Amino acid sequence: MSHSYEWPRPALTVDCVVFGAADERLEVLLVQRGEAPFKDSWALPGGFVHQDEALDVAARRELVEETGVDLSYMEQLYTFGTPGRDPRGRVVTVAWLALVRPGVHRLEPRTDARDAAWHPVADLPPLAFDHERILETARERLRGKLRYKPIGFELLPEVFTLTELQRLYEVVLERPLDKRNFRRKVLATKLLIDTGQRRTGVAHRAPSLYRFDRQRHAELERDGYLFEV
Amino acid sequence: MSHSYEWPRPALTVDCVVFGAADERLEVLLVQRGEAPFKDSWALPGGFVHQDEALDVAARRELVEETGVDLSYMEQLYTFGTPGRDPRGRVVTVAWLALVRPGVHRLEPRTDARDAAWHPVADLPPLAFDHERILETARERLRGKLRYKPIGFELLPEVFTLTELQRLYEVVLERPLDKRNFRRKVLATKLLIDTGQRRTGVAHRAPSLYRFDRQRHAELERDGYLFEV
DNA sequence: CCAAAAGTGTTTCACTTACACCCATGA
DNA sequence: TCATGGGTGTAAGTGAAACACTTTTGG
Repeated sequence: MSHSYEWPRPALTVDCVVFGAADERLEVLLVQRGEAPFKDSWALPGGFVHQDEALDVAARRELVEETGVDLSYMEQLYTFGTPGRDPRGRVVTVAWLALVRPGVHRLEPRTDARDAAWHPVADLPPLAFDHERILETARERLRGKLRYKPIGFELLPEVFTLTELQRLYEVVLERPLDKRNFRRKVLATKLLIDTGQRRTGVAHRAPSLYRFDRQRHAELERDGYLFEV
Repeated sequence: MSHSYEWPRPALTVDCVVFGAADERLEVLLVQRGEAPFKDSWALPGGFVHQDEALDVAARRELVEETGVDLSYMEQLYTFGTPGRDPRGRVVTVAWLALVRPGVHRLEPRTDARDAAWHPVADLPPLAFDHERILETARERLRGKLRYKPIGFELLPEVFTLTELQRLYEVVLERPLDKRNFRRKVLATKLLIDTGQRRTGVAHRAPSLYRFDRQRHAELERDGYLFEV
């Protein structure tokens, strides 16, 4: 093994697929590249891993540097390393899937990314490198995970209505859900706390506001439960 | 981004968690290290990624070099990159989960691995590096995946009995399953072909031999079906 | 004829699905 | 008073789980 240290090494990067929900659509955070290759193209935020930096730390750092967003959830997605995926040479990237709550997005492009912006996933520009493939992998993971882990809440504000939650699920799963069945099932998990508050100022009956019960979720998680919507 | 090319790069390796089933136990393939660090310790087979080598190719190559096994299934598991996980310096490893059929194991240690051997996962020696953590991640993935994807077949010979399949599920899931319910459910998937043959020479009624229908599986896969046991 | 595993159906219960109307509020 | 979404229950069907005995074969 040790002789291998002298070989040329692949470069290592991280890339983040950051999803947000707004206007009843699923959006993804992209940066416009300021340098070649793919200058002016949109790309996933990301960059090189520092020498003694954990991979998740690198992902968070690049994200803050390029966009300034504050994440509510992050998990490792997949590592992409097909030779030729970067025209500059051999670059292996560890991709991450992240979620942010609405409103928190203060977009502040800072370093080499000229611009950062939210794009609806249903209507995207061409992306740099193999980022379209990475994004597609992330969409599949999100769809799958949403069905058996309660991560949908990480895309909503701290308090939300049941209808907002249902809309989110419909957007991600790309199919309509029955209102009564959805409410029954999601309330049956006992993962929602009724805040007792209602959202006023709407031109219809004021809906109840709920909060996700992180503590109960942590307890259930220990025993290995299933969520299922 | 481009300035990053001058920075010191983390080294990149692959490691394989190879599961096999034998004697109604789940086993994992380990190699005994011939060099420091962790000389004489058991470790997952793996090694450095070559400059223009795809990650899965690297994983397969290391596996053949160190053990000579022939895989029936392989998927990317997770990428581990915590600083300090390798005492020699910064090493990031892309871990793979692989399955092999019984009997195919011609173990032939060839390069720097002094010895390769199967170990029951229920009774393992201490492992080098963070390989215990990697192995635990692989066990969880295998358990989860077995329940909704038909990968159990990749741990059995080409033809097998329903009881053998059930025992395998019981070993991996670590719980007993009801015989009648199991048979009904697994046959309902239409993923098994009755070969018409029976296993003779056993001291009880000769059991039917089945074969996994890869073609039908591929068809169902396209529509996105679920397996569930 | 004995031991050992193969093979086979039915009932019960829980959960999922489909479905339609009245209520509260602001404009 | 109208438009808009909030909120609620029941019946039918499907799928999961529990459960025991007969059959075949080799020794």
